[in-house]
Amino acid sequence: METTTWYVHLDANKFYASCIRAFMPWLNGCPVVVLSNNDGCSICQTKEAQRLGIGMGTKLFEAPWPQVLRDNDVAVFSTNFPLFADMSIKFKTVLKRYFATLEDYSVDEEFCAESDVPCSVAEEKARAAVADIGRGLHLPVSCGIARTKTLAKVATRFAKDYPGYGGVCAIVTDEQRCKALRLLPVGEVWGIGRRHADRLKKLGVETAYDFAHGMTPEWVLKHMTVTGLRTYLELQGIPRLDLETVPPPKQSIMVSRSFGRNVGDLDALTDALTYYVNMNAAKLRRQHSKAARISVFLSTNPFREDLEQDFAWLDVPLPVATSSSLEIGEYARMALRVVYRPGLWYKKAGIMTSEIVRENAVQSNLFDCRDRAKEDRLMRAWDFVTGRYGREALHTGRQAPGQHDWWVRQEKLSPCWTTRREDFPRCTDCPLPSGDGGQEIVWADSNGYGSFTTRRRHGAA
DNA sequence: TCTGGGGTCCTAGGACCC
DNA sequence: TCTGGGGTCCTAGGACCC
Repeated sequence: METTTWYVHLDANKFYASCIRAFMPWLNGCPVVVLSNNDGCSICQTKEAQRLGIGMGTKLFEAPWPQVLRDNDVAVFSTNFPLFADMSIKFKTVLKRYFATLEDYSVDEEFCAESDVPCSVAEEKARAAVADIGRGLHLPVSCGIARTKTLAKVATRFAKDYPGYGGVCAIVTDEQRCKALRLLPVGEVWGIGRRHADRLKKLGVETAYDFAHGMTPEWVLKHMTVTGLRTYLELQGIPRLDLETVPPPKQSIMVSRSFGRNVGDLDALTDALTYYVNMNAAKLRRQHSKAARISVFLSTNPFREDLEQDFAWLDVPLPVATSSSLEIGEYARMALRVVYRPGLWYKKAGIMTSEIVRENAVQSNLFDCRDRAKEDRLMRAWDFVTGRYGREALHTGRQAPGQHDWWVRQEKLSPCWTTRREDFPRCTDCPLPSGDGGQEIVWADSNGYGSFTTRRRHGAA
C-alpha cells in the first residue's frame, strides 16, 4: 500500500470573538467585534458583523460606524489577551488527546500529521476532536485534511465556507484537489500575499489552479523565490513543508505598545519602557535564552500631522548576553535618555532583544564584574512570584506601581473568565422550575456582564 | 480620544578580506 | 601592459504569516 502522510489543519473560527461567546452564549448569532489595542480598529469580526460591512482594520470610531454599531446592537470588546491565550492553551490541550504529532502554528491554528493510515482514519479523529472542542470549550473549529500543509489550509477554507462538510473537509483525490484549486482565488492561498497576487492577476492568473498548473517552476522561482516555489509544489500535492513539532527558539523578541494617551515626560516613558523590558526579559527566560543586543525605540503619533514627528531607534550591544530584567532595564533606560527629546509627544515605545543565544552557551567577558549567578537566582525568584501572583506583584524601583496612566485604552474589556479569580464565572445550583430531574446552573461574572442559564442532569459530571 | 503587535525568510548589493 | 577574484559577512528592503 502506498504510504502517505495526511496533514490535518485545525483552525478556530473567529477565535477572539468565539472566546467571548464561549462565556456569553447569548451572543451566538449576534454581531460581535473585537478591537485592537487602544480600541482603535476591528481585528476580529463575526460573520454577522462582516455582513454589516465591518472588516479587518475598520476604524469603528469614524463615521458611519458608531451609528451602525448602535443600530445593530453590535457587541464590541477590547482585546483580552490573557483570556485568548488561555483559551488557546485549552484548545491545544484537547487536540493532544487525539493527535500525537502537532505543530503549534499560531494562537488559533494547529497542524497535525497522521502517517501510513487511510485518510478516513485521520478524518474520524478530526471529527471527534472538533466535536470535543465544541462540547467542552464552546469553540467552533474548522478542519482541513490533505497531502500537503498548503492543501490542508485550502481544505479548511472549504470546511469554513460550506456547512455541508460539518466542519471537516478532506482533499483526497486529484480530482478533488483540482476542483478546490479552481474555486480558490489565487490571493487566498497561504504564502501568496497581496503583492504577488496583484502581479499574478495582471498575467491572467486568477485562481490557485491557474497558478499551480499554468505557470512554469522557472518563472515562479525567479519572481517569487524559493518560498513561492514551495507553495507552487505544495498546491500540486508535492509536500515541501514539514511539521515543525519543536518550535525553533526566537531570534528576536519585541515588546511594544501604543500608549493610551500622548506621553511627553521622561518619567512616564521610563515607567512604560521598564514595564516592556520586564515582559521581554521574562520571555527570554521562558525560552531559556539570553540576548546580546537590545534596541529601544520611541515614536510619535504619525497620524497627528499637526505635531512634530520623530521615530528614534537605538541599538545597544551588550558586553555579555543576559536575560536579567534589571540589567536589560539599565541599558534600556540609558538608551531612552539618548533618544528622548523633551517637548515631543510620544505615542509608542518598545524594546527588542536580539542576538539571542541559549542560556548555557553564553560567551563571557574578561572585564565583566557582574555577579551573574546571583542575578539569575533573583530572576528565578521573580518569575516564581509573578507566575503565582501576577505580573503586577513585583516592581523594580523605576516603576510606579499601579499608576500606569500611559496604559493602552481598553474601555470594553471582557472579564478574564479563566485566569483571574475574581472573574471566574459563578455557578449557582437551584432547582429547575419544571420537574425534568435536572439542575439549573446560573453563570454570572463580577463585572455585571449578565448571566445565562444552562441545564444539567443530576449525576452528570 | 481611538489608527495593532508581533514574527520569519529571502535576496541583492556593498564592504571587506586575503 | 596586465588594473584580480573568490569568499564571507552584514544590512536594507521586500515579501509573507497570524
